[in-house]
Amino acid sequence: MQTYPHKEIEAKWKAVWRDSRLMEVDIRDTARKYYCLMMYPYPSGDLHVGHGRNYIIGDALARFKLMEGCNVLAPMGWDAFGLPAENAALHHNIHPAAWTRNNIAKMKRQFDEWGVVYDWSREVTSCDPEYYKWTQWLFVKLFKSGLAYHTAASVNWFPSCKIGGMCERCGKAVGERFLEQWFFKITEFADVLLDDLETLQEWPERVLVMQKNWIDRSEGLEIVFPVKDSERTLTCFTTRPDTICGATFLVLAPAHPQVEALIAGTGREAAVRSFVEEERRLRLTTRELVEPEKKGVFTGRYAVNPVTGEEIPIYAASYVLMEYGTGMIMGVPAHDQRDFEFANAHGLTIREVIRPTTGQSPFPDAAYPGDGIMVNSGSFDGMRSELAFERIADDLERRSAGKRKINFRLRDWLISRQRYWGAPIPMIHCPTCGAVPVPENELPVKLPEDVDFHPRGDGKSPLASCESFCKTRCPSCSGAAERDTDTMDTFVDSSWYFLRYLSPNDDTRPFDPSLAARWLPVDQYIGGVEHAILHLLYSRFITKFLKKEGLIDFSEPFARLFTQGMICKDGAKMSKSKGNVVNPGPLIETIGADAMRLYILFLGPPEKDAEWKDDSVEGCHRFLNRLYRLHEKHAAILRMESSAGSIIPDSLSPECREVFRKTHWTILKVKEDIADDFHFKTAISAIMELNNALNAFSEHSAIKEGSPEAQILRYAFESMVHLLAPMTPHICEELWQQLGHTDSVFRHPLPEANSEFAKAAFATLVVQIDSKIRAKIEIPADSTEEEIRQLALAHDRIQSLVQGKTPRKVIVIGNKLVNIVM
RNA sequence: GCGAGAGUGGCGGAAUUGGCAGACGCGCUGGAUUUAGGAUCCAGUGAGUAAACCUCGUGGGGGUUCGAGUCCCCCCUCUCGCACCA
Repeated sequence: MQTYPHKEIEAKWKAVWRDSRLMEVDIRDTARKYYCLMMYPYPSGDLHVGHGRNYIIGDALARFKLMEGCNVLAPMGWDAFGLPAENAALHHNIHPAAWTRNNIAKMKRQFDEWGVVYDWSREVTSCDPEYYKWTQWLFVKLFKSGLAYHTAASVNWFPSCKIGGMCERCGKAVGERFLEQWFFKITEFADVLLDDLETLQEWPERVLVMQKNWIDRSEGLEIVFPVKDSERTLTCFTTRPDTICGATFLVLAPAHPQVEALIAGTGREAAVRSFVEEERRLRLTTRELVEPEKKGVFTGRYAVNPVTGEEIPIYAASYVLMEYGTGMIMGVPAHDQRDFEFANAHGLTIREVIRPTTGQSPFPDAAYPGDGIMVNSGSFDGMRSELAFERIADDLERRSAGKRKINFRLRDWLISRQRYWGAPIPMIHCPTCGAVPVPENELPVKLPEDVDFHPRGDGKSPLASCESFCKTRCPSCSGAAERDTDTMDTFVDSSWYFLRYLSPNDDTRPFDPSLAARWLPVDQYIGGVEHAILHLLYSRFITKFLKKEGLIDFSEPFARLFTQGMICKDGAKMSKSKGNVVNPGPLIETIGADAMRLYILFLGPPEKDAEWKDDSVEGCHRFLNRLYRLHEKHAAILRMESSAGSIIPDSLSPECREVFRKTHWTILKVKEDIADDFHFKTAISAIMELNNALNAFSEHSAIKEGSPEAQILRYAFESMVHLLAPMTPHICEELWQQLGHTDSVFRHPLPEANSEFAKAAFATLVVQIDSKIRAKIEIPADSTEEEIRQLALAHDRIQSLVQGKTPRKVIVIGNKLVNIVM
């Protein structure tokens, strides 16, 4: 079959773009700046078409913005630290650095094959010491601001793989260890991280919701319960102090440190301990599945309800989490479904204290969690529960038995990893001075190359085996000291990389504040929804921290966020393990990168998941062939005619006029579809329509050199090539050149359209009787409402249907529709 | 369970503020050209009917309206996220 020579064309233009540095930005020039950022990828080495979607959308957008006359910053880099490199080292006996380097080279080649261009002069690689020097600098900054601290924390232990932390392979932990680990105090910013979500108008709603739920603020009270026959007190967090008179028991998390002291001398020790031990084991092996039944055990102790004075039993139960609030709760079975189930399972008192003001309470069949009127609550009876909340809170605070408190679900960010392939935590542990940061001028703390990566068997990082790394001097007292052997979570690397692109080679500071002030926030951030929570939250946190330090002047890093859907095949997410990946290499070989790009953009709305169909790819290839052939057929004429300027619309024949109109309409449509929400599919559809129209036009009209037909054809074809260029850059750049241009199509401002010219001279008027279509009439587009009414009523078929009766109503909608109501 | 999004031909998907449902592409059917076609071009393609200018038709049921894929209420299904957060 005759297909256009995609191989030669694509190779030719890749080279031209490389040599002309198409995407290299003049960073000093911030007039009409557009920072177009793709989430930098983990260099896994091999990208399938599912990954490609992300980069192709970004590339098409960057090229489009370039043609809009923007100064586009489109950089790319590598999230190059992380587990797979280390696993590769273990299994294939290759150094993580070499493995990563190879993969980066492979992926750069793939980007090039796809025609995806970046400003490679700004490439950043997170495993590069020149980069992680500043990740470490960030750590030290946080430490000095009191926002990095270390404490003993539990690490899941995977005996089968002999590692601590996270294990991708076996997935099951069967032990836990306590290690000193570093945390960032992200909770200090919980309020502002939550509140500022409101300012992110251009983020997808679902991402905002996910972040909101993740931070999850709740206002309530910490209430102190004295323990009977003891000096001890227990503190519970509740958002419903108004229900306290219905609090008929307390529950501690099984792992709560106070459990042991409580059970001493009760005779319940053995029973409680075995329950606690059993729960601990379950938690490590089964991944926190919610159990339907509410298991728990009585501790043998009672507490005193500070409002009712009642003695209430204290339990330990698995449905209470150690990690949230104070690790214990007051059980109010009538108004909390979980407490309700627990009380029923253990025969505990259930007392209703709130009744809804309207409707039926589900109580006593289920808990009633809403607001209402207080009952069985002594002096609070008859009060609205919202008011009782305040009264009871005031009362308990006055008696020092309670304190108003705001709790967040968000926890501090544990950044220590007992792994080799990451940025070393730049801290030194000195027996006399404690934890001391590595002085700034000694950064980076380089990752030693010659290390045995095999798990040590004690949960510590392989770096702990490297004596030359561990042994050092204390920067403060010069005594013998040891380096921290853990490395940082890779989310730390990626929490600030968007700043580094501005001055990637600056060895005096992490970023240039004056450039940051001008280029940030990022205008458009594009990436997978899988990073909707952590990466975006951490980046927002670090941005807020840097602002607090006075290093930047904006508080949100990403003004506009776009999360693309994934590509599925055979109904499942494309992945190597499922064996349903489409390899772009052979596809590009047979149909070319442009056809592949076109298809990926033609799949559907980019924010939604899409199904890959091999058959449909061919359709896009066919379209490009038709486009190319149309040019071939009229190459000489297309090249000779000058474009737009001299066309006088009013003098055109109806056929020419229609092509002229359609061209203007297409220009408007494509610009709008891409700019608004990246709806490339509908933009491409419009271009296909124009191409179909041009085929018909050039078929039916004699196109003579110098004729208005030739002029119109040239104008329409050139516009079409121009509009299509961001999607299929190689072929369009080629056709652009063949049209006689000497500059790159991407350096050429998009054609302007006139919305007046885009309007048709005639419109099809739909005439309905009682909302049923009964006729269609061609009318002049500028007919007045009265003219339209008359034309509709005068139509033969309408007249015969109306039969001389007077319509009750005649509704005229522009020049589109008339509805005659009988 | 809670939260978010979606449900339109054989398929992917279009459809401004409520105003011709099915753009564009795939697939399919017929024709042209061809030694041949898995190439190309032309025509057709939601369903019903011999056929139509007829009737029905956007997950189901109600409602508002001259008019509903679109707005309101109820229900069903699917996808995603969170999942004992006190």
